[in-house]
Amino acid sequence: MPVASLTQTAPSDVAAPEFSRECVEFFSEAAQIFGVPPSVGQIYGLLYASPQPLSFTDIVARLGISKGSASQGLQMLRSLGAINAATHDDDRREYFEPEMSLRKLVGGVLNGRITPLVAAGPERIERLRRLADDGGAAKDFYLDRVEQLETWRSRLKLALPVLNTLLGPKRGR
Amino acid sequence: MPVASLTQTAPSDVAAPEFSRECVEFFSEAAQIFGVPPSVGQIYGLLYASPQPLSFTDIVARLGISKGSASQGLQMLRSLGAINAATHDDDRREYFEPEMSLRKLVGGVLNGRITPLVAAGPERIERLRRLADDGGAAKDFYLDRVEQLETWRSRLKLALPVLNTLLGPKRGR
DNA sequence: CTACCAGTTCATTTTCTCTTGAACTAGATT
DNA sequence: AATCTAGTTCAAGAGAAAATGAACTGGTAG
Repeated sequence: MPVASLTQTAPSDVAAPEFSRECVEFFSEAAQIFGVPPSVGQIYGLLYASPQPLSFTDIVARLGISKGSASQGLQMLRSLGAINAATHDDDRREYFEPEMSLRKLVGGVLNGRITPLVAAGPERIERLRRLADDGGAAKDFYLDRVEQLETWRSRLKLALPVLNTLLGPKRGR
Repeated sequence: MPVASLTQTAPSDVAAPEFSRECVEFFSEAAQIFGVPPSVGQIYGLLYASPQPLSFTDIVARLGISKGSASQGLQMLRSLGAINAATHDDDRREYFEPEMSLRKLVGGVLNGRITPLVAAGPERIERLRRLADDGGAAKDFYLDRVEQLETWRSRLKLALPVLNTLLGPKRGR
């Protein structure tokens, strides 16, 4: 009979819907900046603004998005390490909370974007080097350019872990 | 009379077209990863692979893209600080070279993306804090979340300049 | 003055990404 | 067995971003 399973908010809690909408909006935009679909940002924003963990169903109901979007959005958030799921025993649905570590959040996105670039590099750069090698008159020029790519790659590779600790709690001085 | 103004390549230079196509392809993909349109990456890639600076007309001809794309693409590259233009006197067209400093390249993109987020934050966070303040029962929770946003913001703000020097030549140890 | 060349602007079209909704799986509940 | 609830999958639709192409500006050469 518990028809409305949407988490009950205390009656005095007048600001909650406003606060929530504001967060949803904010993270929706922030997500886009990081190249993540807005609906994914919305979900994170909703979780961020919620004192209680929310279930799949809650999310669909509160954001008014389709089950499909919610499902895919949650998958992406999982794969980015941006949410934590816990399953209340005696209840079969999962409840989600936002990951609060900036390092994990940004790290998740960077891993999904920069890492492939840095990782896929070597074979590609090798290929370029081979092409440069029979570059005729401008051979030196081409080899320089390939060198430059190598340099960039290694600098990015170096920068990532530093960024990582830099975004971590406290220790970065 | 000079009908074919496309920069002449030495006859022995057999690998050049291959090398060029490879670079165009590579930077096209890299651009997408950074949220920049592929055509813009292509232009940069073409310049990157060219021993001589290229003109607007060269770019259109070699990439086979429309004048519109080329014009807009060059504007974006300019605004990102990703190219340098020089105007050979006695010739009214501009010739473009790729910017080779990783710091400037990445910096340009980051400034266009992260900076707005960090900059637009304060007003927004203030608004959220006000909402949190009349948050009823969960007021403490909401204020915590707002605090967290502040913390994130300041850490990002701190990280940007560090990243900047980190991508610069040598000095980053 | 006319024609041309280099480049810009912007409305239209194309392309791609995101979202939706319907069909489906699987574990409870009656 | 039949129905419900929770969630997934994926083809198709809607929307946003990018590319095109035609009309335009302004400078130069004949």
